[in-house]
Amino acid sequence: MPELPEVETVRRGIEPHVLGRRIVQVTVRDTRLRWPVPADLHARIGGKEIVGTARRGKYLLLQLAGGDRLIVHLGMTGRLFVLKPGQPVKKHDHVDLELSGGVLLRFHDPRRFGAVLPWPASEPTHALIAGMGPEPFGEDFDGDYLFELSRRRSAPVKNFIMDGRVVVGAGNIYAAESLFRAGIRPTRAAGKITRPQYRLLAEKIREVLEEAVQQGGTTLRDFAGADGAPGYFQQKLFVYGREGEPCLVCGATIRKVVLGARASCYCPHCQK
DNA sequence: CTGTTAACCTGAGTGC
DNA sequence: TGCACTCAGGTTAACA
Repeated sequence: MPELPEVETVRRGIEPHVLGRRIVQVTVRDTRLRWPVPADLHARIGGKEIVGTARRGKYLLLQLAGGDRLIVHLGMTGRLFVLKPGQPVKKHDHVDLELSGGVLLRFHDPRRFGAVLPWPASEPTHALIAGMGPEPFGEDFDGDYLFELSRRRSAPVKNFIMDGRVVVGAGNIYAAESLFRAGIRPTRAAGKITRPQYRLLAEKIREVLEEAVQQGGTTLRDFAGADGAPGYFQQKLFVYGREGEPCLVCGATIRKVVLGARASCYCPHCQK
């Protein structure tokens, strides 16, 4: 489900409800997520206060008093709900964090590609976070960085920018949309893209992600913020999911190719 | 090292 | 109504 803008929307949605609250009770109903949820999760984070929230790529971090953190990844279908305690448990409600002040933070994930993992204060880094590429909004991400890193790479540029070791946060939707805005075909070899093109692409990646955050993300099937409100960025999609439809800019028919086992739509006229 | 593929899982949609 | 099949916003392990 969620790429960077959706995760950021969730983070902003839950923050006011969790900040300063203590974790009173942790309930794990199903440990079988992307990685097993530790059965002793309550013993490890119970009683601690949530002092902050953060995001690294598509990982959501709950920062706890004493320096511990809880890593939450939404995978493809994960959601976080802010509820009142005692809400009926539905199918796929895998983890509950009952907080002080009458707040229930509930993790729900039908496909179970998501993750809920403690990150102890004693560990300076975490295997899932280490090795990640720069944040697209950070100073160490720009077109020159993409250009240098991509030399001699034959893989399609779309795969290149979706690689979390290159830059975090661009998934299938926003990779396709930023390539459209930059006028670059997703199939082009990453190593053949020029420096000026990468400068434009880096700009468009930031632009697309920023607009999507402002719109509250993209709601295609089941994404919603913690308050249940949908995102509105889908109204600004130029190519994603529009195979066979006319390009909104030139009218040419949008095409689809499969790259890295992911559907990739582009305009054959606007993107070269 | 780079690149490609299969795999993890459930549910929604489509076509017969 | 049911069945078989395809596809879906992510990530990584295994392999060439």
